[in-house]
Amino acid sequence: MPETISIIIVEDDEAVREGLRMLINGSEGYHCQAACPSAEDALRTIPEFRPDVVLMDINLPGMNGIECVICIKNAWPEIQVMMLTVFDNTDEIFKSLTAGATGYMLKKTPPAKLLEAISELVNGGSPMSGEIARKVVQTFARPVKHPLPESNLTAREEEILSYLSKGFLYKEIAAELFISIETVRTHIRKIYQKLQVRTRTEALLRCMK
Amino acid sequence: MPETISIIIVEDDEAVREGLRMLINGSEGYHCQAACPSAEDALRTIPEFRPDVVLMDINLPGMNGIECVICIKNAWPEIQVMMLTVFDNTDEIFKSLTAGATGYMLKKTPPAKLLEAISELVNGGSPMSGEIARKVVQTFARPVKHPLPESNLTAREEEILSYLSKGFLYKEIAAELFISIETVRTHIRKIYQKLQVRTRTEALLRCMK
DNA sequence: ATAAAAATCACATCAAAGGGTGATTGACAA
DNA sequence: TTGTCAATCACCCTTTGATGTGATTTTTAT
Repeated sequence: MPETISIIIVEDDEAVREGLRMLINGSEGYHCQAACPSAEDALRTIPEFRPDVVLMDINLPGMNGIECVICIKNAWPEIQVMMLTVFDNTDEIFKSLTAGATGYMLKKTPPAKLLEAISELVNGGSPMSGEIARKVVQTFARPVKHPLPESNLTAREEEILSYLSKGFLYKEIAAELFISIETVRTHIRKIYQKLQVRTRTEALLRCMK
Repeated sequence: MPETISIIIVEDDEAVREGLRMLINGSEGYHCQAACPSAEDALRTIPEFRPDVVLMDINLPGMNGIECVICIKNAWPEIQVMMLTVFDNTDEIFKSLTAGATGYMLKKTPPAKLLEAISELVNGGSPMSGEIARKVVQTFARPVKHPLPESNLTAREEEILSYLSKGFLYKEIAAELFISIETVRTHIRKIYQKLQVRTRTEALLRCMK
């Protein structure tokens, strides 16, 4: 968390690019290190500056913004990339997130909100324009739910089993659930008893039947 | 989009519940129709008021908040539910979103931000606290290491992996293949390297696509 | 033929998993 | 009221798993 956030802009439209640069450099705590008109240019420029944040347009001449994000996150996973684009095209949203972008704002966002979003990004958040966030969230929504399959495990045990089967370490489960590792072990012992298994892998295979 | 947003609170802690009610009723454009201490109470109260928004705690006596969301969205899909809870437990987040919640804020959120989130919710957004949004977004991120799809395991490594994924202990694999346990270790070390994993369970999950 | 890759084994070390026993608390039901 | 059960935590201890750093032998490909 630097006191001044260093930023690189990737945007082919000169007016937008310079507008953003002026906004950023005119704001306390934000510094635009470079403003690139193409993805290729950005990939040459980034190693020189190592910015905290990259603002990325999608429609670019040559390599597009999403491919550029893949390159950036491959080489410098610590850099936070925020997509900044005109449309809320569903496909582009998910391709961007898959590529490793952690923010997605529309260009119509007011300047103050944009700066706030950048700040949120470096503070571990994932700023998204409202309609974007809604689309992302709705990919999880299931129209109806089927009642849980018959099992003698308690709700807590089921919960812990689900972490177990995702490969979490005991201490990771403990941290996630805010309980002691001893409690995790106790639960797992009971789960193993009930499932008649002796190891994590057997339990996993059992619940995949 | 009503000019005044009508809201029902579901929260068992009286202090928090009344605090929220006062915040909402003290703010222009927001109206708290009811504040329920339990999910059951909420399900009785909602048909009477038909609120725009429900603020839902998760840890409730009796039916929990997530189950309550399922009931609500089943009966009144147009109602927007925002989870309001203390912890950013990953499992609860995704269960809530799957259940149909479209917002997820932590209780530590400052009052002004909370009102803004409610407003965003009825305007088609999905407000989430920063760390929540990041977790949601990161479920899409693929570790962009392409050299994974084709794992060049040798025949022997494949063989050992198959025992591994059936839950065999190292010494059982060794006995089965008439080799030393040290050799088993060595193979597994190479398998893990190639699959880019660190544990048996991760390897198993990786094999299962 | 010889260099590279695969398969084998050893030792050391640390982290993680699993088993046993026991104890406390709160919820709920007989 | 009492007893059961779920959930929590604390010790003890042993086994298993994972990693590092070697080495030797066999196969395989150039």
